[in-house]
This record gives sequence, structure tokens and C-alpha cells, in this order.
Amino acid sequence: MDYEEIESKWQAAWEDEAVFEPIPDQRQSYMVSSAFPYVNGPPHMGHVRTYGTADVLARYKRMRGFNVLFPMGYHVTGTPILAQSKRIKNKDPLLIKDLKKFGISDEDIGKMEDPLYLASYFIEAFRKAFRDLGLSIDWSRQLVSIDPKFSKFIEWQFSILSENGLLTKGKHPVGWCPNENNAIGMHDTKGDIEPEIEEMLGIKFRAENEDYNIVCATYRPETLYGVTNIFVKNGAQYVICEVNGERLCLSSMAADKLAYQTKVKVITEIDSAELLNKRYINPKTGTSIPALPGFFVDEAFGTGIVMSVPAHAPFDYTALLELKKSGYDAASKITPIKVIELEGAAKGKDIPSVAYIDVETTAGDPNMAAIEEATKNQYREELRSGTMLVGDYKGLRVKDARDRVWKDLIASNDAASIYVIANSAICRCSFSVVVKVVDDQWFLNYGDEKWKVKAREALKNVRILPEKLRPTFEGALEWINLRAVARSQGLGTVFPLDNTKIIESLSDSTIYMSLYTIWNLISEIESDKLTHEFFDYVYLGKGDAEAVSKATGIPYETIKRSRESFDYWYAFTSRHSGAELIFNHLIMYLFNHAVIFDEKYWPKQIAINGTVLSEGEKMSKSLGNTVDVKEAVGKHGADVTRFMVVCSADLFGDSEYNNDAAKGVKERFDYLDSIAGNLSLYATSELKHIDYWMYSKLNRKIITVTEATEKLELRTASTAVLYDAVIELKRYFLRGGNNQVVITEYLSALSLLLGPLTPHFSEELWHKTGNSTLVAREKWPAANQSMLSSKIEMEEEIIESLIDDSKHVLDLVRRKGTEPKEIKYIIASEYKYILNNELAKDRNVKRVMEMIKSGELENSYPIKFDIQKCMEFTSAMAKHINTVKSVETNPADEFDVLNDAKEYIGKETGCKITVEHEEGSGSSKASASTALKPGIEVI
RNA sequence: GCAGGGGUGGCAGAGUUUGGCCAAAUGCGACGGGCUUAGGACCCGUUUCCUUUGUGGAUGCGAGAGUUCAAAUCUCUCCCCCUGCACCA
Repeated sequence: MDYEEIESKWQAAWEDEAVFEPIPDQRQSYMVSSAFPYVNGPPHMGHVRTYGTADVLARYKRMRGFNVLFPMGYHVTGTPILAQSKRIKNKDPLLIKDLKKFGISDEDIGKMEDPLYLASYFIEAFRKAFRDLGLSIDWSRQLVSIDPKFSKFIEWQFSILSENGLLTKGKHPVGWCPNENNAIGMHDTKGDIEPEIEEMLGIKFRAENEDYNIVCATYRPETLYGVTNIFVKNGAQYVICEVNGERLCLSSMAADKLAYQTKVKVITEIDSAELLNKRYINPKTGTSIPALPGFFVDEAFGTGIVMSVPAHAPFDYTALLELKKSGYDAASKITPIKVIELEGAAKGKDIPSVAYIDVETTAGDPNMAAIEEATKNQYREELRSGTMLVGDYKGLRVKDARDRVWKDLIASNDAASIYVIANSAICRCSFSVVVKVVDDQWFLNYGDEKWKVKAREALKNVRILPEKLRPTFEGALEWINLRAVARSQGLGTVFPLDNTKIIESLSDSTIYMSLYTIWNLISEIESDKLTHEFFDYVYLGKGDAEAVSKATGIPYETIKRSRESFDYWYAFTSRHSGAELIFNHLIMYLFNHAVIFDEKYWPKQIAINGTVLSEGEKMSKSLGNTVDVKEAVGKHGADVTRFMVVCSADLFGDSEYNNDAAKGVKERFDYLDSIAGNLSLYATSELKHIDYWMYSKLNRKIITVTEATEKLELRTASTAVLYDAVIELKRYFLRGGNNQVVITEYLSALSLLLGPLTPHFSEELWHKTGNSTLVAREKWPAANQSMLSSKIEMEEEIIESLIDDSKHVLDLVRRKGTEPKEIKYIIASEYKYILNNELAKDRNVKRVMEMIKSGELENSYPIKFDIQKCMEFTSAMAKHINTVKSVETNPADEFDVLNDAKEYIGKETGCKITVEHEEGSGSSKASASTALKPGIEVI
């Protein structure tokens, strides 16, 4: 098969008939949308997964009789596109190499210094790739998130949010580059690392006889009761500065960083030596403690000063050992103070930290990694199972004590929050990222209780696929609180409440899907005519069309149709994305719909798909195993690519894309195609057993595939529709099936079932089996219940298992040196079937035995029973009572089936086959027969 | 740490809601055989161990304990892995 030819043929056919550009009609609407891609690079397999899954649903629902709209747009707002252009301008060799790999010319790369050119270039790349994949997208509604009309819409959205009191202003810590002086996100750091902001507590220790406090940064204020001394970095520069009217001492580097979080005025520099000469007062216990040099202290982290808790911190303990060893007198006088008791390794130990470190090695030559590990373990265990032994929080679990000490110390002004970057992210300009506390940050208040109530309602109403992710959504819904909504840079819509800011790019894409419903209608309208009145009318039904037309200058007809179009398409929406968007986009999507739209238009379904693996590995640039969509489609064709990426796993599982698997899929297509191409080889005749079996399998398949597709369990669907189909066809032919009508009907139905998954191949198969319409417009097949027969299927299974067993026996006979010629099958007597089914009812051997003895059995069935034989059989069955199952066949059925299959079994076993009933058989194997398992005698 | 999802045979991955037709679908891989000049194509068989004129037994689904006539499936405890944790698309 020439896939390229087939694909372009059918793509052209769909386009000619504008199959995917729907307009509202009498049918029930069904709108499918996927998160629009961010176009700072070419499409990748993740996009294929999400859009491909949405396409399967769109095509399926279309076949189910819905009027389906599947639109798409492009996300351009935010900073990544700007960052990308900037990297090109700076001739970033890595990026340029990547771009070249995708076949982008030097000239185009040069032009990409212009962010808008870069965006438009990749928009085209997406459009082409998605078209080549045969996605049933309505291209007449493409929107771009920096279109002025889009901005008008976003302004309207924010006016509503503002009217509802959901925008608030406040302080907020952000990652910040001290060099470039702006906020830093993942896309702005080396290696695309998200700067990880952590909150520490800076505890103040009064320096004796001085007017300042030193500040120790800690994650564990509850250990304040166990502090024995202070550690400073020998030789580091410290400063005394004024913060909020207080004099505080910390390292010079820490002071610089703190200046981004609060007002810091350096008064004077102070040497570490001087700090080491003083004593300090523990704010909680009032104890006076010395300062010592700590080898592990990092002057750039926290405050550059550490409170030492040797009993509970391996670093502190090790440092003291080190000092003792080098004859440091003050260190020898220190005794660790235990403040937490815990279960496990350290239970009952005077110095718990000893349980976590290997004193011999750590004390000999401090092994930072080992101590780090010990610290992690001790912190974890103490948090989990520790109990406070001393102080105001005695008896409390460490977890609870920590929260309370934290709050108490802040309340009594003995401590304050300090933010740190925990993962030492570096800006692309190679400056370390710091934490800046911004005080004029606008937030969307997702913590607003009235809003949450509505969002909960919206979540209750929406169907989540897969349903097991609902708890994740519920968690996300309760967790989301303040979300910064305006940023100082990036592309996008100007923030209405502060026009020096841009609306953050996830916040401007929460309800944009509703814009698709009217985008084609307003294409000719100038953006400034799109006033709040217009959107109020279209989306909220406020006001009347005539007045809006007068006020805006937009034609009455356009306004009216926009309202109708929105009302029609938004009646049912299905939203698709990867799991990574649950905690931001999808949850914001729910919140925004809940507060802006009438309940009627709330989301009806959300589907979350997994990722795509290559040879079992996650695709990533650093591994160099990413697959270019263009290349994949060129190599394997659209259908195979779609099939692999979209169907090789159920919805939320990770699918696997690799050449071997692609080959397997292609071979099966070819197999189906070759049968469809040779239909004339088969004649039409009366239906045989195997024909009925084929029909039963087909109708069962229709049920399976329908159920699975409804839930987007596409692996299940694809297995049934491709892999199982090939197995069934092969079996059909092997069993002597050759009926043209049956084969044609089977393949025809199969091509319809393949329609959503592999649309081009499906059309091809559909036409080869004698149809002239488009699958894309066809009706989904309905299962014919009357053709389902578990009995016939069971009978086929008997043949298969009988052949298996026979081969086993033949093998054993041959091993003994005789060459078998004939196999005799002895079908069990009817009483065995009856007893089998009686036993299967409740697996109660005693009851059945009673039936036999009391004669009840005789009364219930119209045949004679030999009590002795019945008892023997029943007790034999009792041995594996757990596996007895009821059977639908009877001896006459099995006799016919085996006789009918004689030729086939003979071919498989290489023996002459005879079949007889147990009655009057005389064979030594007759008594071994049971229902579904005839006796086997090899002669 | 918090929240969520998981741990099944060489691998991938069903099965868990509704306990028993589960030594566990299906696919891949490996091995043996057939077909062939040859084969990555196709067909047959094997792929936990034992037993063997078959439809039998033992062990077994992260670890341990429990409920039950019966557990991959239910309960409890523990261990481990993955994802997200915010202004960033």
C-alpha cells in the first residue's frame, strides 16, 4: 500500500466536502477541544497524543450522529517565545542546532530573531503536521492568542472577574534575576529549571552586651530547645544592618539577597573572628551559648549563620567532633541536648544523630554526601515519628510542634520568614536567581470561598476521563489559592487594572474555547467594535441584539448568530490535555467557567492523556530521542503514527513509539488490505458453524470497541479492532471459512470501527469492500444482539483446547516409540453435563450428592441416571470444585461440532479423527471425559 | 513534607470496582522446530518448578500480617517508584 497516496486522497476528499467545518443544525452538538499548543517550537509527539486522542473522540462522536466541532488555536502569549528569539539573537549554538535538525533554513532561523516571525513559522508547522495526520480539525476557526480580538475577549473576561471581587493585590515571593532585574521562570534559567522557592525561618539570637541580633536560618525551629552553640563560617564577611528598625547580623552575601525581600540598610561590616568571640542568647530558653566555626556553613545560603543542634543534626554533630579533634577547647565543653524522642534506629539514644552517621568515617574526613544523606534520614524520621521531650510543646508530635513554634516565634518577633532558592537555579545570563518579594502583585483569588463553592459544583458536573483522576482534581481544587495574574514582561493582553503589566499567559487561556464558537463569525469585525456589551450579549445573554448592534456597529445578524452559535456549541464540551495541566490550566478552566458562564455552559467532560515514550524512555532533548512528527509521518504514514501514539496505551497510560511496533501495525494493515483486495477469491454459500462464529466475534467486537471508545480506552479498542481482528480472520480461514459475504461484512464493519483511529486506512478498506460513501460521514455500526453466541464461541474453544491436549498426548505417545495414526474422541454422557452445571450453580458438592441419592435429580431431568456413576463423577469433580464452570453445550452439540471440525483437527494433528459418544464406547478413555473435555484415545 | 497515582511473569501491559472459569489476556523478546538458497517473512511449539497418555501438583502477582472454604483481587502495617507543588508554558 502506498500510504502517502492514500492519505492525500482521503484528506482531499474530506476537505472537498468540508466534512469538518460544521454549522449548527438539528443534531446534538459535541465540541471537542485540546489545549492549544505553545508555538515556540515544532510539534512533538506529545501534541500528537493529545490532539490525536481528541480527534478519535471527534470522529467517533461524528459517526454516532453528533454534530462535532473540533477547532484549534495557537498560544503565543507569555515569555517563552520572547526568550527563544533572544537565544537566537545571541546565537545560542544548542538551540540553533536543534532548529537545524528540524530542517529549518539558516535564513528562517535568522528571521526568528523576530518573535512574531518565530511564532508564525511554527504555527504553519503545526498546521501542516496536523493536517498531514488527518486530524478532523475545523481550520476555519484558527485563533491566535495575541490577536487584538482575542485581547478584547480577555479584557472582557477580566472585567467580570474584577466585578466579582476576585482580583486582589499583595506581596508575593518570585524568582528574580538581580542582573536583568526581572522575574525568572523556568524558561529563563539554564537547563530550564524552575527556581524552587522555599520558606525558612530566621531566628534572632541576641549578642550579649551588644545592640544587635544574629540571625540563624533554619527549617526546624522546634529544635531550638536543643541548640548548644552557633556556627559561623570562618573568614566570611558578615555585616550588621538595619531591618525594620532592628539591628541584625548576617553574612554580607545573605544581606544582599535579603534586600530583595525587605528593606535592608547595612550599618557596618563585622569579621567572623569578632562573632566567634561573643556569646548569644537563645530566645526560647534564655541560655547563653558560644559561637564556633563550622566547616559546612555556606555564607551564601540562608543567613550564613547556623544554630547548632548536635543531637538532631548530623552536620552539627560532625562539626563539633572535628573541632574537638583539632583541640578546640570550647567544643569539648559542649554536650548535645536531646529534645526529640523517636521510634526506630535512634530510639532511646542520648544523641540521636549518632544513629544516622558513621562516626568513624565522617569524623575522619567529613564526607558531605554521607552527612547530607544522614541529615535527610534523620529529618524525615523525626518528622514522622518524633515527639517533643521538652519545652512548651512537650508531648506534641514534631510535625505539630514545628507549626506552632514557627508561628509563635514570628508572633513574638523572635523570628521572621526568609525565602531562599532551594535548587540554586541560574539565570541564562549566569547570575544566581534570588527571591524577590514583590509588593504590588495582582492575584486571582482562587481561595475565595464563594468561588470555590461554584467550582466544586462545576467539578461535580463534569465527567473526568479517566475517572480515577477525580481525586486529583478535588485535591487541586481545594489547594489552589492565590495565583499571580499579571507579569512585568511578555507577549499578551495588557492587564486592565495596571497597564504596565501583562496578563499572565495561563490566566488568559481559561475560557478561550468559547471564542472558537464565534471566531469564524467575527473574522471581518474590527477588534475595537468587540466591546463588553457584545460579549455580554453573546456569552451571558445580557441586553438585546439590536441595542448592541447600534452601540457597537456590528451587524445585527452577526450578533444574533454569535449568540446562537455559542449557545449551540457550548451545550456540550469535551476538553483534552496532558496530566501536567491538571494543577494549573484545567483547574483554572473549571473555576473560570464556573464564575463566568451560566451553569448550562459549564464543562461536561475533561479527558487527560498520558505521554509518549520512545523505546521505553521518556522523550527528551537531552536524551536525543525525540521524534519529529514530520519525520514520523513521512516514514510510517499518518495512520501508523496515530495508531502508535494514540492507541498503544489506554488514555492515561504512556504510549510507546518505536520502529518495531510500527512495523507490526503496518503488517496488520497490509494483511487486512490484502484480504480486501482478494474478495473475489471467495464465493457465497450457506453459512457454516465458523461463519456464525465470525459473526458472533464481530458483533462482540462492536460492543467492546464502542464501550472502550466511549471511555477513550483506546488500547482496548485498538486491540479488538486490529490485533484481534487479524487473529480472528486467520482462524476463520484456517477453519475453512471462505464465505465472501461474511468476509465482506466483517471487513466493512471493521473499517467503520477503524474510522476514528486510522481514518485514511479506514476509508480505503471501506471502499475496497464495496462502499462508496465516506467513513467520516458514515454511521457507527450497531451490534446485532441476535448474532452473539457464547455457545458457538465456546464450541470453537473446545476445538482449540482439544487440539492442544491431543498434541500433548501425541507427543507422549511418540516418546514411547509408537507413531500414532488415529485419534478417537469420546464425548461425555449427558449426565456429566447436568452434574457439571448443578455443581457450577453453588459449588456445593454435598447438595449435589444429596440430589443424586434422594432421586431429586431423576425428577428434575428427563433422563435416567446411574447413581453409582453419578457419585463417582461428582466426587471426581469435587477435587477441583473451585474451577467448575457452567457450560451451554450438550453432548449432541459437541458431537456435531467435532465431526464438523474433523478435517481441521486432522490437519492440525496429522491423524485420522473419529468421534463417538461415551455410551457404548468401550474405550478406556471414555470415563475420563467431561463436559467440554472429551476423552482422547490415541491409536 | 503535602497531594495524587502506582508496584503483576525477560520486558510492556490486562486483570483489582463485583474474591473462585487466573500459572494469569495480548504484544514484544528469547529458545526449539517447520518452511526456505537464505531469512528480519510466515507457521508450530516452549518460555516458574515437578509430574505425565492429557484435563495433575507445588510455588507465585513489592514485603509482612489478617479475613475467607477460596485472595493478584478485601482489611491493616511497612517498603519502594512516578507526577505536581504555583505565577511557569
